[in-house]
Amino acid sequence: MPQVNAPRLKAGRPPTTSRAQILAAARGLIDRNGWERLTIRKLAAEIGVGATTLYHHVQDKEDLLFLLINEYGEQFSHPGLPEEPQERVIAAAATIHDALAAWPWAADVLTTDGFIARLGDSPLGLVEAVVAGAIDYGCTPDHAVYVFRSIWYYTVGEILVRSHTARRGGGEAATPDGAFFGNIDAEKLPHLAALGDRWAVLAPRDTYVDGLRALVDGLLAQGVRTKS
Amino acid sequence: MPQVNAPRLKAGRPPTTSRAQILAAARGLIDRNGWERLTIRKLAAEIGVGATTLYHHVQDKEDLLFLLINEYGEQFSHPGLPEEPQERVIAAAATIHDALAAWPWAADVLTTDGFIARLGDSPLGLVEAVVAGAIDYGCTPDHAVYVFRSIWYYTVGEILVRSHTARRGGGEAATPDGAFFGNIDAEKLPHLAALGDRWAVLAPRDTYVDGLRALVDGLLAQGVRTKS
DNA sequence: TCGACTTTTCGAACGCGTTCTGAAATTAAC
DNA sequence: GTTAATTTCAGAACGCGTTCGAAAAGTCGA
Repeated sequence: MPQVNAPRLKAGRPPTTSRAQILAAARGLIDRNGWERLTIRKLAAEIGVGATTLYHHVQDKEDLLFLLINEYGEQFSHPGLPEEPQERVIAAAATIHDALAAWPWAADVLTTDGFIARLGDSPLGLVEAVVAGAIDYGCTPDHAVYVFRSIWYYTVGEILVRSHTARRGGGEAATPDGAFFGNIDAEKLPHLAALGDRWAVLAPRDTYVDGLRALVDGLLAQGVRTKS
Repeated sequence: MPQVNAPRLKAGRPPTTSRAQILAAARGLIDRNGWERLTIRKLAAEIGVGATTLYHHVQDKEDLLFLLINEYGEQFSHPGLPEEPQERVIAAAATIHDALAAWPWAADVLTTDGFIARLGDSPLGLVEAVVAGAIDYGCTPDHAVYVFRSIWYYTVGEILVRSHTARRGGGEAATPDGAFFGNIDAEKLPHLAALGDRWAVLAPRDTYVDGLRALVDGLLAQGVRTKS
């Protein structure tokens, strides 16, 4: 049901496919087979059209995944964020993180050009919360944008690294000879050598919020110092 | 010249191709045509072997790019890092960042599983510097690993986002109607609306080191607080 | 009613990374 | 000297995202 209200005032062959239909079918395929197995060809076959037809309703596969994320982002309502500015920034950022981390296919789209600018109003509400929190704390608007960008870098990096690491089964060593680092020189790298396989134990821990707190602490402190 | 010293004590058809030769040819092709145009097939053609032959010397294309990065990483000598622990952490992280940012193809490999663990001794020296700086500052080894991981997330995120954004020409608007954000609701997003196109001016600024300082400040402060 | 014009659809094809299968070329064993 | 084992090489083929060009199916003005 694309535009039922519009009394069809445009010429051209009437479409048999709509963007909404494509997104719905994509959602279904992802739920059923997992997002790794979602291909343009299979999606088109699911709908019953030629593969190349999809390119009239969607720019490319990256665009398709972005639209899916945006759609999900419009759905969830923002939970009650804390009043205190610093805690509001942290809570909003953590919400963004958790949402993106829950959609594994986000990793392929997160770094696309203009990702933030293309978001819909509802997901932008969390961006607004971060910026507003920084300003309420005493930062200039310019600094607030910088605060958000820094948080965004940290968040994107965490999600991307973790999503690519999670593929492996469990905690087996990275190198076949049992050592986590491959026979490193203990003379030149004493601390890493001393850590040894402890790195492998620490690496999978979820420290996102802890690091986020540290980052926000430092960023907001910079903001009031260099206020002007 | 793979292993000239070894007196060939193994059976099998003698190789006509070596990993070193592949890497050298890849370097040449990248320097000549740019890394975006490097394909397995063209690389094999350049060497004069079948495309599938490369897969006996390299796991896959990602592995090839990683080996290239590692090779470059072995070359550069670490500059004299500051004595003061906190400044040493920042300088080492900034060195990692600048090196990776200088190799555009790094973006495709940065998040591969076990990236850090597979690095050679020379690039690991910078990881060691970060960890050592944190420990010298007063952190536990465990906390030092957490410090590095947080810095790594932030660094990877910055590089990935920027490398995907830099593609576009200059500062033109993200949406065709001139506005950076596409017709946002000024009622629900007052701060973003007030910022308007100023976001587009601020976004391309290089604030990596500033954000890094904020992050390291917060991380190290956490370390001495929760020491034990 | 008949051509322009416009929009959608789709088959063919390209180059890509990668896997499969078997042939080629060597050493080791009998 | 023949045969087996082992390692490397490469052609064929697969599925992928995507582009190109032409055919299909409508509206609109004459």
